[in-house]
Amino acid sequence: MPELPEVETFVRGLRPLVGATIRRVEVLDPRLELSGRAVAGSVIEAVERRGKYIVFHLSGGRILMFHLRMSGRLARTCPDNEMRFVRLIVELDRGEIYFINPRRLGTVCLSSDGFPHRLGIDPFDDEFSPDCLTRIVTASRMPIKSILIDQRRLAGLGNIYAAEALWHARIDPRRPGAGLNEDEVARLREAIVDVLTRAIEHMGTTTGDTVLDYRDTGGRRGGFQAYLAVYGRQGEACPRCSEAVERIVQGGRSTYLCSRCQR
DNA sequence: GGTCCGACCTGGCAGC
DNA sequence: TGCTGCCAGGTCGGAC
Repeated sequence: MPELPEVETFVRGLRPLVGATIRRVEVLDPRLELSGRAVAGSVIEAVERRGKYIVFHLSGGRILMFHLRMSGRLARTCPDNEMRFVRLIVELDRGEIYFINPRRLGTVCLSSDGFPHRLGIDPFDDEFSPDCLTRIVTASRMPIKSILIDQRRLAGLGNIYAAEALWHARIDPRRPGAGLNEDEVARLREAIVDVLTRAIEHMGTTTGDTVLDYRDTGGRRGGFQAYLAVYGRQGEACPRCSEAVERIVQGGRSTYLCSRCQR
């Protein structure tokens, strides 16, 4: 499930392609709203991450944006058993980029008018201070976990890292954001940055071993799953207090927590 | 305006 | 072995 660390890992794997020319784009899924001819001949001038978007800056001032959603990924090579999930191939003057999108939830779009989505602050932005997070979380009575994964408020967090950050900050994901005090918000900010930083260092989280699970642009698994405290560990002992990790459902999504040490 | 919830999508997997 | 139904979750749009 690509969240900020996985998307950042993709971007780092794609940066060597800066300067490459797009020779041809083969759109294999008609549901993707992209004309291959519109980008052929463009030069990749930069690759960056915006929240969970992978953004290619092309010559002519245009940007090509991918959102991987749940199971999408960009790869420099594609194994034979995954070719049936390739929805788009970008042929460059040095190599290819495969858009592997098994559930067809991932999207791609081209813009001539800059980045078109309204995103909240990035946790690695210099302005992401304790005060900044306080303004975000105390403005809503929604459960704090729902606030953290709302991309209009905070860009980049998803189900895995929101659960992990809340565990590290010892905060119950069901509490209303507006009910958090100054110390708790400061702890939460520190936990968010720390969890994301470590996950990037480990090239993201790969929870399973199927075509749906995350791999980087070279097909390698992430390594942060070994450091998850609660996500996907229902029934296992909390690493801090040994209480069994619980799974609850919030907004139709699984949330994992330790009810004893998250208050 | 804020909040909640269903739909989208489809491979994997458990249960029968 | 094959079928059925549930689960996964980021985003969007509609309802309240």
